[in-house]
Amino acid sequence: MYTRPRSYHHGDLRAALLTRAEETLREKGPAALSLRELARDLGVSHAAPSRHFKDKQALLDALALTGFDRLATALKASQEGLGESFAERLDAMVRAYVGFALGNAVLLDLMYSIKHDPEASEALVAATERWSDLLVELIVEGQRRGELRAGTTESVGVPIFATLHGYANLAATGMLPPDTDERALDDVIAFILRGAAPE
Amino acid sequence: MYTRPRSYHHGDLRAALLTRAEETLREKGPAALSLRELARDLGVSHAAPSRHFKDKQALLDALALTGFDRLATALKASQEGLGESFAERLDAMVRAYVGFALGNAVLLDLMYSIKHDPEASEALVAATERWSDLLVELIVEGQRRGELRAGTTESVGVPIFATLHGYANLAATGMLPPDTDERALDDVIAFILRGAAPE
DNA sequence: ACCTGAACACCGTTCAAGT
DNA sequence: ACCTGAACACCGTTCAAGT
Repeated sequence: MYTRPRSYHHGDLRAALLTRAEETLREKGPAALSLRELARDLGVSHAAPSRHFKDKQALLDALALTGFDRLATALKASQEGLGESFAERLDAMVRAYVGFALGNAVLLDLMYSIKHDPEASEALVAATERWSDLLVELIVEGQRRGELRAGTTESVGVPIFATLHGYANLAATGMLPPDTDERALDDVIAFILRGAAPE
Repeated sequence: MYTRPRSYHHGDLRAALLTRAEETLREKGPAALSLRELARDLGVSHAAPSRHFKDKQALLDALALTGFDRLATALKASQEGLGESFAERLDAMVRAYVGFALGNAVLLDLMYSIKHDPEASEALVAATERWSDLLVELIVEGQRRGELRAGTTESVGVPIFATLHGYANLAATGMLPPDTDERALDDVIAFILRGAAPE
């Protein structure tokens, strides 16, 4: 029978801290995340984490960073093996984003609330851009194909992103009417293209 | 020269705690909010707040509640003295919501993140419904006037609310491109009605 | 390099006791 | 009723010291 060695974290305490921190976040919420408890869980002294993260905020930043990376990966994956139809690609991207939000509600909250902080790290800004580029590509391509109206990428993209993000956020925080189901997501996707006016 | 009496909080410590807590939230962020510091600022013992809020979460809940109340008031005010045009009313409501979000970014975050907690108080749920009713009214009226497409209130309202909330949230957390200005809000409002498809 | 153990200045919460 | 003061079990952070 294999027993994971007591020295599990040797050379990898940093990664172990991040993994455990995310579990705690998911299971017990952000308020319950304590460096000391993390250290206890991993069997190291309470001062050990400071070797890898200068303070608690640094750990949270790193956690947000992994979140943005995984979000980018998920969004990219959603576009693979698809036809060129913009409607189809948008549908896949929206579902991927909402899926990530539902599966990582607290982490997503953390990812976005970190920006409240004026001194967000460069790495974090870069990670944000990496995935928002995916949305930009989608929009430019949609315009090229004539499936999206003309206009600057920003003027077309910001409303789409707002809708996407808003729905994901509402769903993840449980603010939608309780009987909201799959159909609501279909409504949102259709809305992005044709709006709420009649016809 | 008037000197505020030392006994400022007598009979009103509860309100004083909420007021001061919101100031702290606004000025120093949610992480810096401590019951003990609040008590110090108001010149009472650190145990005094527990007379009015059973724990820290209760104070945060109460704070969120005042937030929802003020949001409802602001949204209601935005509809006063307007014509019957749905487009006009929507415009005013969106601007009011976004204005509130920008002016109360951290509080809004608090208001929505509290719902993560499964045991949100009845009062909080009621406050949420009070303002979301305003949006429902607007939508029903828009449909009656033929300015909004047919469909259940939910299927039409959820996408609109998602867009509204998403834009406000992005703007408040500084996630929009730095050069985003007033025009972006106009784009969002136009988008709600006509979508992103051509024509 | 990486970690420990003790120390410091903070927390939130509880509870007897005061007025 | 409302508040105090002490106590308890936690924090995050720092720093000399160990291997």
